[in-house]
Amino acid sequence: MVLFAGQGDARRALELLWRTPVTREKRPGPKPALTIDEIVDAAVAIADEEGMPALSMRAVGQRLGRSGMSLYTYVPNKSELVDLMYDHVHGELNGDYGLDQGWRPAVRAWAGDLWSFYQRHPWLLQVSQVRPVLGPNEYAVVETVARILTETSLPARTLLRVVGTLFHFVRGAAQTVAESRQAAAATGLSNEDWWAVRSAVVPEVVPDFARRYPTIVALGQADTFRPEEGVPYLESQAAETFRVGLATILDGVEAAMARGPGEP
Amino acid sequence: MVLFAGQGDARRALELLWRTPVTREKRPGPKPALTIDEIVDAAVAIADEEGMPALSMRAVGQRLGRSGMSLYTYVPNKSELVDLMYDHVHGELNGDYGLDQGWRPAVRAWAGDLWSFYQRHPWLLQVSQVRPVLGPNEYAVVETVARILTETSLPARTLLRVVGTLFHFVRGAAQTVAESRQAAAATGLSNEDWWAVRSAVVPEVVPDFARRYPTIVALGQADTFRPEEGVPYLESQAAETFRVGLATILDGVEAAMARGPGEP
DNA sequence: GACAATACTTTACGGCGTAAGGAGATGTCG
DNA sequence: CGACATCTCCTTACGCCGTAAAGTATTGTC
Repeated sequence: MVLFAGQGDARRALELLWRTPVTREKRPGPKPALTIDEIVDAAVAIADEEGMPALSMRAVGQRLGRSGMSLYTYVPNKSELVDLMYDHVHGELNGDYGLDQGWRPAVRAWAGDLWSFYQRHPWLLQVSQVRPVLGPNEYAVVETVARILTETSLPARTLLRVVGTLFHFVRGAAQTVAESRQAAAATGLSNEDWWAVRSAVVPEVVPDFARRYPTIVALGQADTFRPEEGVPYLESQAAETFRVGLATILDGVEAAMARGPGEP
Repeated sequence: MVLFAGQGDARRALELLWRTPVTREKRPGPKPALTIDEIVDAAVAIADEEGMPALSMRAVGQRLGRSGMSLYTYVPNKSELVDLMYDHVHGELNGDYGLDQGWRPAVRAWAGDLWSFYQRHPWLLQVSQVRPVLGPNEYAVVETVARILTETSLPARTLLRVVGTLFHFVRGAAQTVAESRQAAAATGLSNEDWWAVRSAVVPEVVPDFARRYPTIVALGQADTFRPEEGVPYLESQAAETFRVGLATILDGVEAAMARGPGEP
């Protein structure tokens, strides 16, 4: 189930995101005991530690010694809390990437930071991207990669598509790692063990496998990939896909530069 | 919330997927009134029409005139039902792509079919890929793209990474379209309207936007993109990202071919 | 001291996956 | 035929979820 950003009142949501100071002078009633930041921090902690399915209003409240319902005085609903979490953690991506060696190493560094960022906060990959949160930190990340790519002199239109492609790719590759860890945690079975069990059964259930899927079998035999020491197979493989795929895309960008501007 | 494949008994799951004939001779008790295929078809219909959140055991049962619990005599749990749905629909991707004009048009055709396939069944993008379902149709899709890419003569290891990259990219790009439709349906607000409201509010909440994000503003002004007639903005843009991104990746593959085999 | 506004609580509703147990159908045996 | 095992399918129940509604306690202004 994908979560969608920005369902509620637009102004209220944006003022929360940009922390527009709320003038709350002499008004009756008890003082708020919590701040938005405390709530967002608690929610992020839960999502980081236990994953998105464990993130419930009741759980966040409990972590703060409050009932789940009490949060509704700070945040209109859960979906907007997720928006706030989303933008908040994007503040971690504030590196500026020097262009002294050109755009390519800078893009690589940016993508690498994004890659490990998603691994630190895998729940981000379950928040839809279509309706952007429009918070300060999300904009800053786009600004950063766009500034780097300006160096390629690609036309704006193509450049924006390259930005999209990079995000799709990094998110997809990061998802493999994130989900492999989630699956292992959720099922109590490591991916290696899972694969060992399955791959032993497949030949029994499908005796003519090699005849039906000759290319898969041939590639499996010819593959020289071996995981790094101490790193689970799937994660090591995903890291290699990230490296190779990113290089492939950047090679493609160079080809587009060499071709010069034209129809995208 | 991402769904994970294959939590249950491996043999039972695989026999269901590959439809290994169950010898159910003279056994007492009433005859089953349903078949697995009927259940899978009903579940796919719900997911296609109303999206993954609407897919509940009770809903599938209701569509078949049965209680939700009755399905548990056919399928061990919901997660395995999703596996069956996943593999079943992949049977639609059975085209074979001629190589007379080389690998590049064939990959483009394959990716294009995958792209529209995901749009026909957007819920597929919410099923995790880490633990593959290992059904006949899923294998067939991998076999197809692998066979095409064999034409590039890339080493097996690199070729497999390219396959991963293509899947990441196509899934990511397709997700944009799928989620944009889901968001519009779920919120009752078109993406255009949503954007109109937000973008009007941002300058009020963030008066110094242009100073803080100069590259974004400059790119927005220089962008020549205009949506196709009658196609929503976001979808048209996503289609262009798909075209441009795929071309970029394939250019990168050609560059890797030109470089010849080496460390991936 | 009266009153209004606010923070926070408890309770409740309709959804979910599925465990448990029971009803009725259908086969094999004596 | 009757007894019994086995099967499909049903109802009920549990503990989760987001959040609506209503109640209580606290704090300010008049």
